[in-house]
Amino acid sequence: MTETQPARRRRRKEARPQELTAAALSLFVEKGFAATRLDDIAERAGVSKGTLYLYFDSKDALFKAVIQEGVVPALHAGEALLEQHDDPLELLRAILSGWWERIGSTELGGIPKLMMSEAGNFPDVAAYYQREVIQRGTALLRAAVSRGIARGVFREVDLDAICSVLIAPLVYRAMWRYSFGPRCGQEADVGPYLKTYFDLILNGLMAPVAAGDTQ
Amino acid sequence: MTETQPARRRRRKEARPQELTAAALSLFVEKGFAATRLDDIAERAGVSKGTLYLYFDSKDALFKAVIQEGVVPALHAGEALLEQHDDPLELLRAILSGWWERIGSTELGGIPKLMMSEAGNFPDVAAYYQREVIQRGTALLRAAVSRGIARGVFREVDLDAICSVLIAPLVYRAMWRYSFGPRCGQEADVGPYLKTYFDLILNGLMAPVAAGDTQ
DNA sequence: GCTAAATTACTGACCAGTCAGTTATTAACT
DNA sequence: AGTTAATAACTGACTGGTCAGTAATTTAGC
Repeated sequence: MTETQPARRRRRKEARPQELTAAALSLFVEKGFAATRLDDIAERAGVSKGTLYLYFDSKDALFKAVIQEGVVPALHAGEALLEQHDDPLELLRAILSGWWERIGSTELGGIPKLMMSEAGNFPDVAAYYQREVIQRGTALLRAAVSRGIARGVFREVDLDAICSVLIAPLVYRAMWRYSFGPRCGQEADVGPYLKTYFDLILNGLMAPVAAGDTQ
Repeated sequence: MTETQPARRRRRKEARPQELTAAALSLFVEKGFAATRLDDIAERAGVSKGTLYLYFDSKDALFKAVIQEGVVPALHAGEALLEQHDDPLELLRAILSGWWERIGSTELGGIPKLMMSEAGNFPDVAAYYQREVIQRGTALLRAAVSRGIARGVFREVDLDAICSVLIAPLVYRAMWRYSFGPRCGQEADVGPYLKTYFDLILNGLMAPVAAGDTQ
């Protein structure tokens, strides 16, 4: 009876699009775009296929919506970190562990896998993703590393290359969850992975400590 | 006229299966398994669709053949390195750069992307891949790192975790070639990436040099 | 009862898989 | 060598099922 509570099943929402894209995302990630049937998406969202077409013009349009909706709100939090941290080491840690907490470890972690699988079939969405996600994310990382080098905390490294290298193990792990992950039944032990990852990259980035340096 | 030369176009091979799996691999990687039509594979291989069924029972069987054929000969070279190098640092470099040269930078580099995309849809092939590729590859890496730790060259790290972390940037880069890579038109500049990668991980792994050590 | 939301039934294109027929290659016989 | 018979390699039109997208119909809210 209330307007906020999803009473029975029907005639209810304008939060409906989000339910549909959420259902679509999980199925696209699980089975791939082409192998996912619209009937399955509708069923998972608790509606019929026809309802999908009240909100999205086509399967392709649904794909675009899935990517855009999942991605748009994700970068702002990261970009805000630039002002919140001064120390480059803390900043880098905050960016990377923030990515894992907000994306990698959530349902959104499937988006990189999906986008990578389908980039060839959706050139325009791929262009959008590269512009709005990859480039902005890279710029963020680059700012952190660059600041660290400028202050002598990090060694001199190729900025473009290091950004890809740094994010790769996190994205790789997120993709893993949706491919081989279910096979292994091991999900709880991300801890050691992240610990080892940070241990490796931070040790790898740190400038050698000069004997008797100021701090 | 000659029997060794592929004269015109037809009626030729028992190297045919390899031509078909090669065509299938490139299309599967490019468009995904479900979105690839058997007619396209046949066309790329220069035969008709019917011919496919002379060599493979089904589209699924072709998929399995693509994975197995691409993967089987790949591990032996790596495993041979264990005896060829004694120094752990050299060994690790040889394994990782060997992976890039023999797999990552070749057509075979698409297999990880393909396998990751389709693992959910082909549980048996995924199991095979995990057993014959991932586990064997991991064991190889683990042996190298473990040797390095035992000799005090590398720091103490979680062995399982470090193997995934180490290979991730290479696999990630290989996948990139088949997804966003074509968008950027930049293929020649793998050099800086690899250089930065090795710089980071080797510095990250090295045990701190004690003052006045034997070397 | 009128409008909006949703469902159900339907259509047409697409594609994996089949098979009867065609063409190349080899073998046999003279 | 030349002719023919037998086999192997291949082709492409066809079919049956699946699924994106649409239209007709029902249900809910005012």
